[in-house]
Amino acid sequence: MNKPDVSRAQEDFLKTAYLLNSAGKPATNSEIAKAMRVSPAAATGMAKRLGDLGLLTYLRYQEILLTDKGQVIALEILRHHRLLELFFTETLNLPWEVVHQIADKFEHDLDEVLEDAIDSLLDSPSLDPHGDPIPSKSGAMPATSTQMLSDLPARTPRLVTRVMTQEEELLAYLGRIGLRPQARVMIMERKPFNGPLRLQINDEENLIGQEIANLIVVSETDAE
Amino acid sequence: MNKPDVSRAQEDFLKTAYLLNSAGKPATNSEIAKAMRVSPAAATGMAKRLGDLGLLTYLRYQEILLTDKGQVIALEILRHHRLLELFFTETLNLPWEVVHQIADKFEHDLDEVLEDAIDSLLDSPSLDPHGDPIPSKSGAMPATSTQMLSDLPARTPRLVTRVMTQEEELLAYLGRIGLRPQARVMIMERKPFNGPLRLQINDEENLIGQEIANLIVVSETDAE
DNA sequence: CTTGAAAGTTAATCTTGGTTAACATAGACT
DNA sequence: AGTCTATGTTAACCAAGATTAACTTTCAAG
Repeated sequence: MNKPDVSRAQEDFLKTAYLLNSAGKPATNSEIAKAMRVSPAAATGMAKRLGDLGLLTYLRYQEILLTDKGQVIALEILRHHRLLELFFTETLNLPWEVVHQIADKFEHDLDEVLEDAIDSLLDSPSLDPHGDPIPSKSGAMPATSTQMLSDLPARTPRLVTRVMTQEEELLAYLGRIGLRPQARVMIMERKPFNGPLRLQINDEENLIGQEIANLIVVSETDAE
Repeated sequence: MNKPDVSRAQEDFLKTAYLLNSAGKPATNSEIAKAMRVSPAAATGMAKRLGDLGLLTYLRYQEILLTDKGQVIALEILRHHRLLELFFTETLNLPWEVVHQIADKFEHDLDEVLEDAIDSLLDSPSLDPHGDPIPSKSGAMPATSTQMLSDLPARTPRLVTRVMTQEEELLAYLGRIGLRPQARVMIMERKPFNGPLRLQINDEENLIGQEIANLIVVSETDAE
């Protein structure tokens, strides 16, 4: 395999497009520009460059689609990112709300020797500290539950499997109330009109809003 | 303290100038260009930019001198570099010949949270895996021995304290023959005309050339 | 089927950090 | 002092990645 030799900005663009897709949104110019915090014009320019490199298909005014080659790179970066997040929480006990930003920088420089060493130290993990799946080295994405806490019927015990936000403040709060992967959760009561949920988290009760419940993924079957 | 906000290339330049100085060489344009693997013209351009930022004093045709502000940055990068080298050897058992290149990339992105976490995990270390001193957070450089193995009289037992090369092949070889920090060494015989040294390393005997002996720093007093 | 707002593109421009080629200077050697 | 060679500088250029401002396209809604 020849090394594609892609810049950081290019890697970030591919990663962003991939993440938008996997969140169910189309990878449009403006969404990418917003996510990358650059001007739409910059996103257009980058899309053209990456199109020329054969990493995505760019047609004016159309949704951006990663090619296979582009997706391979996106997955590699995502693997780096999530491996690093886990590595830093495991080895340094860093709280989960800080590792994301760190990994965003390091992910571009993780060479294969280091990647493999981390992978083997952590026993080829498939989930990062937020429960996000870590692509395998060959690019396979582990399956994850699609059951959102917000859609869960009351009185149904489940395990939290994933927390889909990277907002520092929010993650810190969720950590404080125990809402993190492996926590046992059960909705006790659901207030009408999309009101707050009375929630049992492990053995404590708490109240959370719909917004937050919509970020929490739970196991598809009962907690064992 | 306001964040100086220096680019990677700028950080690399400052680090390179600092390292040349601490190796006893003047930080000349060509030495820097050679060390950074860029053209002399690029080094001139960078020197001008850094001069404008007040990080070094640049006078045409003259040796480059770091200002205090420039030195602070160089030391910070060096601290990052050496902490990372140690961190990766300690946590991942990576061999000492691979961590240098990895640290060269990560050193620019090591933020304070991570730096402090690594520092405390490693118990505020003062030496990296090669025996190179790690500047303290305040910028103090630990004292090191200046006794080179090549200058050591025969039959004088010492400890290796530092190995001053980053060449991968050479480091791998030195590791194989046990010539690494903490090894006990004693010169058994010194062949005339700068010939090879017959050397006792821990309990094995070996032969090394002057070139290599000149890279090995040993303790200033006898091994305890 | 027109139209206007939202989304996307283009053009002109900037900075950074490189390159090569040509020129300038310092300093050592006769 | 004059001259040669190392070293250093300048000039012209380039590509990446960004910006803002102006223009174009799409598409939903009347």
